[in-house]
Amino acid sequence: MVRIDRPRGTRDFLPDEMGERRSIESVFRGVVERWGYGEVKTPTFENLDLFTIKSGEGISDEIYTFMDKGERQMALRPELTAPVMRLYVESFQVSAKPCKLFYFDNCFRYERPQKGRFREFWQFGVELIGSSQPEADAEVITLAVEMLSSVGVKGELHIGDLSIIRSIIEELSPAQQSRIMRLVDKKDDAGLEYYLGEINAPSALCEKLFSLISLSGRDTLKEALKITGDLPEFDRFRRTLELLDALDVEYTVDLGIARGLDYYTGMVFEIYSNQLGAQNQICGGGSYKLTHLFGGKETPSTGFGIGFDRVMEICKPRRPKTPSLYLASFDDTRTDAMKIAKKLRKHIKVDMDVMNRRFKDQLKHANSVGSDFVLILGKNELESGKIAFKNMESGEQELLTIDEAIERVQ
RNA sequence: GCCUGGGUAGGGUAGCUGGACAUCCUAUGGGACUGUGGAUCCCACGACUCGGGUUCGACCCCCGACCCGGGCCCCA
Repeated sequence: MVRIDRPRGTRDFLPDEMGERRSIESVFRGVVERWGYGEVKTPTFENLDLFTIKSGEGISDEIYTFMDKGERQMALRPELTAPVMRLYVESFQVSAKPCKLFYFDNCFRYERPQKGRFREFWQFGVELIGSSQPEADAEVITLAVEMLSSVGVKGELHIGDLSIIRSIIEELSPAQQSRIMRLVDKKDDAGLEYYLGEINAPSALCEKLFSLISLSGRDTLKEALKITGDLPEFDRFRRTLELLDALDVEYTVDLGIARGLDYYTGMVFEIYSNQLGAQNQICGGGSYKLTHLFGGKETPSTGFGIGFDRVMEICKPRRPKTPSLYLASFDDTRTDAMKIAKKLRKHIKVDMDVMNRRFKDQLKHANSVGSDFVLILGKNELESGKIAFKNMESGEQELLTIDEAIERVQ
């Protein structure tokens, strides 16, 4: 016999865990729906080009790809922003703006599995499409924070704006810019200095760059303004922060955030949890422009993705326990018991024996699966048109009609 | 891709500087017990991750693969 295991980096979810996941999911759904977002679903696989066109080098190596029978290069989606933007271009370009969408689906990346990192993982995210206003950025960030706090997760929010650092390195090639952003993101100052020397970057640029990334604290923006001179991006960023202040959202300004995907253009943010190991980022997002790459008009958008599995690691969902009922019967009442169970199940959760167990063993089983109540249907009960209702905790038992029994557990 | 620790029934474990049938607990199914559960006892079930090598003989030693955990890189 050949034993077949789960593919590496994937998981099975058992009923208890699924219950917890569903309960968190429904809290998230409740929040985004109240904020006016509508759900979309995109295919599990797409044309590979959708992801390679602009997501950057990093993600290309970790995509699951395959050739279909028509010799097309396909890919299991590694993220959902690009697919949702593709969907937007196909279906929502002429709809009223802004277009507010959310999704909850699995993504795939070929990476080394670790705590909080899997090859199949779930993302819950939103995209607010069509607005370039700071109000849009502020709404999206606030929503992310709100979602996490709605399930009891405390995170540390870091916000940056790529256009500020970009403005001083824009004279360099895109590849050089990208490399620099990565070093900045890693906070690898030595590596950054070495690289800047290697490409012969002007010393004025280096000086500005290093003073920018060393900024922190409340006056970060004011100081940055002195270094870069006036930029239109500053106003938008400043207004975003003002709004967050007004909404009581706590944050840290961090101009060094770069993000792993290359399509972000302006505001970027990340939320970390200190309750995880190395994989401590539970949410990431920002503003970007992607639609023109998929044949649409250039459309400013802002969105984020929450690492659902990482949230599950942190929060301990408590599920409301519904009372469970077990219907016990005898050989001569089995048929009637099944009929009654079918009727009861229109209203409440009922379990019953399907192993042809003896009466005593049925009670034993009801006990071991933690039933709260047992309904007993024997010849006596059947003749009286009632059913015995036994409380498994107290051991007390009484004779009730079916309707009374339903009422008792609801 | 790199570094590091680890894999014995469904879960938890003992054993191994090489020696006969691999220990115990728990879970599950059945019985003691054909209308009343939780206890007890009995029975059944069920494992050395896989493949090579060394050896008269490998769960144990060596090599490789696979998988899991932790870290790096990257990211959610």
